[in-house]
Amino acid sequence: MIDLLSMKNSIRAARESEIVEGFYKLAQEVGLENASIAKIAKRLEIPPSLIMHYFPTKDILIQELITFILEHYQLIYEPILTQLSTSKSLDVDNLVERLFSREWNLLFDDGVFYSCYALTFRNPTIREAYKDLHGALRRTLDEILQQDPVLGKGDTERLAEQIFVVVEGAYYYLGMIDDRVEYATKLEFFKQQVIDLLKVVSVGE
Amino acid sequence: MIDLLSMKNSIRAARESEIVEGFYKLAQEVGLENASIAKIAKRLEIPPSLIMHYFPTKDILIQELITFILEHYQLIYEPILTQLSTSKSLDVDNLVERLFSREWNLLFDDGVFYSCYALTFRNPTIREAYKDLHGALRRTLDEILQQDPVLGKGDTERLAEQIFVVVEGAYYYLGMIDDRVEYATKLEFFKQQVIDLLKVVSVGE
DNA sequence: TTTAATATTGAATGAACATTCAATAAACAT
DNA sequence: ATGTTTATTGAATGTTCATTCAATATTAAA
Repeated sequence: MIDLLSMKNSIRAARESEIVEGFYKLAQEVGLENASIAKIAKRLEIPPSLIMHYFPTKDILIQELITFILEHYQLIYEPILTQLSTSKSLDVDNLVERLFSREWNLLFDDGVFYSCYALTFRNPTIREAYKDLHGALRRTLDEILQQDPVLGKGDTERLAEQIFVVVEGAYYYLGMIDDRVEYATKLEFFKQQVIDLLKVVSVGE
Repeated sequence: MIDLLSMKNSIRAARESEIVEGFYKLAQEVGLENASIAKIAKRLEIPPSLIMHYFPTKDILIQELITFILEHYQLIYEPILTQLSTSKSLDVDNLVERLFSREWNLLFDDGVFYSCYALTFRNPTIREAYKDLHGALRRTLDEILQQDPVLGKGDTERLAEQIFVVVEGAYYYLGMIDDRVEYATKLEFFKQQVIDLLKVVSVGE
């Protein structure tokens, strides 16, 4: 009665997480389109029927994968953004550095991410999930920009959007670069592009 | 002997095009991951084995689909860019208008495009095809910018890259917007963002 | 300790999958 | 007209797919 998260529930929660994570890792290796329930089961050394026990259909499992991925995505930005929102003054270079820190996040797979993004064009539920996430991130950045005495007077909502457009567009291009040196150079270019966005507004004031 | 593109070849070419286009349209409707050879065959009212006759494996067919898609992608930009490259002076507003004309191209499906982009992360051949295309487009825009007396003095290669980053990032965000009015408003914002990029450089000179 | 609920197993299902093959039809070259 | 190449057909292959089901094991509640 007291323990709502009883052992019974923790077994369920643990298995569900294990399955979704196994699904994600498998999708990383073979692609989302080739990640089957049988393959997940083999990887986790459980029968496929156990997966169906927790996720009655594959659609539901994919839905949970999307949630998992968007949580990861948020995990990259959220601490960066919330940390910045607590500091007194806005350090532009620091902000930009952190916005592009996705580079170092090995837990994030671009192939799986774009495969899931493609699903938004035919699945309304997934579409809403993606929209919600990006809306939330943009709002957080907006709040940070508002704290700056100069930037705060301008259209921070729009500026936040402009920044994320560059960040997303940058990662689209960076995804195609194999050479490490070229990658680093381009990354610096794109960081500067965001800095320019912030400075133009400052100069304009 | 004279006619290298004889009837024999035109039958083959016609069928191959028909199959790849059928594949593309099917992928638009059901998603790339659900587009099977049997479904393409049904749609074209031919036996599946005829598809295998022209495309021995599905991998080859997907490869041809990528080529088809990238040709479409190029079709959006190329006429815009080449037309601009022949005009004497650079009309900034016109350039930007044309860079964002993807909005009106009903032949282009974002869902399929991003699904294919996701394949670049595990397929080196597809990766190269995507890289080549974006490289070519960037070079063309670079040449256009070089013609401008003011912009031509600056780093046009880098500017071209910055512009495409905004364009790609913009379409990423626009892909999630359902409301037509909001879409139009955001589109104008992103166009302005590119115009700002061009003006900053001009001012800086 | 008995009962009820949940977790796990393994076998089986039919549908869809890419692919193969032999046979026929059409187009082409001579 | 004849022979050769190519286009097309339809049936069949074995594999993988998501999903179902009944049986068993484990855990929680009484």
